[in-house]
Amino acid sequence: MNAVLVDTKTRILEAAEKLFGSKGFDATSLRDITAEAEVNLAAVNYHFQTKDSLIDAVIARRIDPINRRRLALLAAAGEKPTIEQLVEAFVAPVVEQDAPPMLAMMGRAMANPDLFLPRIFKSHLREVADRFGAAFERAAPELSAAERMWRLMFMAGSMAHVLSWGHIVGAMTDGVCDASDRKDVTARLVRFVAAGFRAPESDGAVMRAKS
Amino acid sequence: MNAVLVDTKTRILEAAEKLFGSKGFDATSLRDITAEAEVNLAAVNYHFQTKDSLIDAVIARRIDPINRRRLALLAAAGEKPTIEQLVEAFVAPVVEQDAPPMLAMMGRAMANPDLFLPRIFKSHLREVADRFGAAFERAAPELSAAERMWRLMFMAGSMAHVLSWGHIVGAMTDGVCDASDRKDVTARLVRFVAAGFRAPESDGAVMRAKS
DNA sequence: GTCTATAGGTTGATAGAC
DNA sequence: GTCTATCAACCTATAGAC
Repeated sequence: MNAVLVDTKTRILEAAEKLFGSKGFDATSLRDITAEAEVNLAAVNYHFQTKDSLIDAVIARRIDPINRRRLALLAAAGEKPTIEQLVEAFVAPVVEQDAPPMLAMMGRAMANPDLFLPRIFKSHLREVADRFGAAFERAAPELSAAERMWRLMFMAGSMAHVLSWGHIVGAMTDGVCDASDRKDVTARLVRFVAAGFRAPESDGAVMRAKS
Repeated sequence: MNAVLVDTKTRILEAAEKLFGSKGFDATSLRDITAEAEVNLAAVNYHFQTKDSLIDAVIARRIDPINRRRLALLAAAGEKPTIEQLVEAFVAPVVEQDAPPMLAMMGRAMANPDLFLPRIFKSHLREVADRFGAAFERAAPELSAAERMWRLMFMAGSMAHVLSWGHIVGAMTDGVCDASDRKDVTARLVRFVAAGFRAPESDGAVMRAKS
């Protein structure tokens, strides 16, 4: 007694999100979505015109609040945030989202550069990338720009993999890993990534003094 | 004066690998593949029966040599390998493969658990997972089993993201990151992941003595 | 806003000649 | 082994009644 009360447009968004996450964007047909949402096929085109703009709408609905929360956490961390605070501000708003189907969908989106770069990054992630890029530069000024960029990619990759595999990691590890406690997952991710960021850049070299 | 000399079956495998990497498994039709390979459509079904078993063949062709090399590097690292040696033995055979189209395809495969777990992990990765799992346990015995598993996932995720984004990271970062020097990418990945593995498990706790 | 009906194209797979 | 021709199923998108 819940899904029947929300309007058609939202039902489509929720069904699409769930199926995009579990089957992928290309493998999910509009008919799959309308069947899951118990809605007429033509309603999709009425509300969203095309499948591509439905994909955009499904993603935008989630990523905008996430990015607002990221920037809020970044601001709350003050003038000189630690690397742990920066990683957590970036990761927690995604990993701790209380919408499991959304996690798998975001994982798929991040693994698809041809979708992600033009349709998500350029329109929804510019400000977050700039602000966090600058913050990481202040927090780890001893790193070269290239190394810092690569480490941001590694961070994004660790997070994306958790999103893609979260729903299945429990079964795969016979229960050793449990992704349902999302605060716990965030804490593990933050520990790992922050330590990676603190690694000296050159194998033999000694780290330069930090400010 | 190369592709025309190899046989039809190999031409199909190479075209499929390239397109699976650039467009994804679902978005690539058999007709896309036969056009790229300059081969007749019916040849695909003659040599591979179905699209699904073509996918399996494309993946198996690459992953088996990779896994042999992983196990060889693991053996070459001796009785007490460092964490750096373990990470490199796992990562280098993939990242340093001299077959760019294969990298993007593997990145996509790793981001698709429903394809990867039953059709790749269970049939091609069991031995590698067991051997590396045991080696990491000996190299980082102070970690709980759960934390060690999570960190292996983070490692896999960092690597997968490099595979998916490698072909585009140069353009995205205005040339700051260059994925074409694959030894360099491996070195950065090893530094980052090994440092993450060495992080103490509990934020406040002191690390226990290592053997 | 929601429906039926359907257009117009693409898909994976096969049958059968050569 | 390779080809042409074709099938049945599926797809996205739209037109038009209600």
